[in-house]
Amino acid sequence: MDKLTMLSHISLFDELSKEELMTIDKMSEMRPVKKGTVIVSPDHPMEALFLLKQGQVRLYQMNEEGKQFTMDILVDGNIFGETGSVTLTDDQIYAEAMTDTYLCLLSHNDFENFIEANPKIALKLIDILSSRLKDFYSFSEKIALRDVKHRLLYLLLMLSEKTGHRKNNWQSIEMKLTHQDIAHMIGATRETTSTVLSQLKKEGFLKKVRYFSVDADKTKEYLGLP
DNA sequence: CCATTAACGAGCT
DNA sequence: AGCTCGTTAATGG
Repeated sequence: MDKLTMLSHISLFDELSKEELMTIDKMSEMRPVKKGTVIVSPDHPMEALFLLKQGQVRLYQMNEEGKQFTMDILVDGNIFGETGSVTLTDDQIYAEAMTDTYLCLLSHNDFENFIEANPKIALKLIDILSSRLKDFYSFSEKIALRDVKHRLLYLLLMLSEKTGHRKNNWQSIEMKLTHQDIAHMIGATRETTSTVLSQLKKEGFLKKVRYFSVDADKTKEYLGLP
C-alpha cells in the first residue's frame, strides 16, 4: 500500500500475528496524548517502547539555534522509542504529536520479556532495523543535504503517503498546515517556503484542493525515488 | 541557493 | 488594536 518505507517507519502490526499483538496489547498501558505535546525529547528520554494506536507523530531533530528538521511522520501502527538494547529512534530526537493521539506504552522490561518469550520477534526487529538503515542511507543521500525544493517535495510526498489517499497521480494530504509549520519541518524560513510552494504549483508538482495534493509520480521521479 | 529584512494586505482574536 | 499568515522584493553571504 504505502511504498515509501522510511527510517523509523516500523509497522510491527503488519508483521506480528494476532496472538502476538494481543500479548503486547495486554502488557501495554494506553495513554491519550493531546495535539502538540512533545512526547520524547533529548531532555526527557523515555526508556520505553511506544505503539502508536491512533494519530500522527512527527519525529524531528533540532540544532542549537532551534531549527528543526523532520525525519519521519509516524501513523497508526508504527512503533518508536528506546529500550536500552534496542534503539528505535535516535537519542537526539524529538517526538511530537501532530494530532490528538493514542499511545500504548511498553516498558523496557516487558519488551525484553516479550522478546525472550518470542524469539521470532527479535528476527523481525533485525529486519526492521536493517531496512530502516537502508532507508536512512537513501534518505540522506537523496534528500537531507539538498535544497529546499527537494526537502519540501520530500516532506509533502511523505505526508501524503502517511495521511492521504491517491486518485490517479494525485495524492492528497489530509492535514491542516500553515506555511510556517511546513517551514519548521524542513528547516527553512516561512518566506522561502512560500516562494517554493508557489513555484511547485506552477510546475505542476502540487495543487491545492482542500489542503494539498502532490503529483506522486512526478515527485518521485524528480527526487529519484522508486 | 537561500536567509534576512522589510513591507503590505488579509484575516483572525 | 495587535498578531498570524501569505506574498513579494531587495540585499548579501
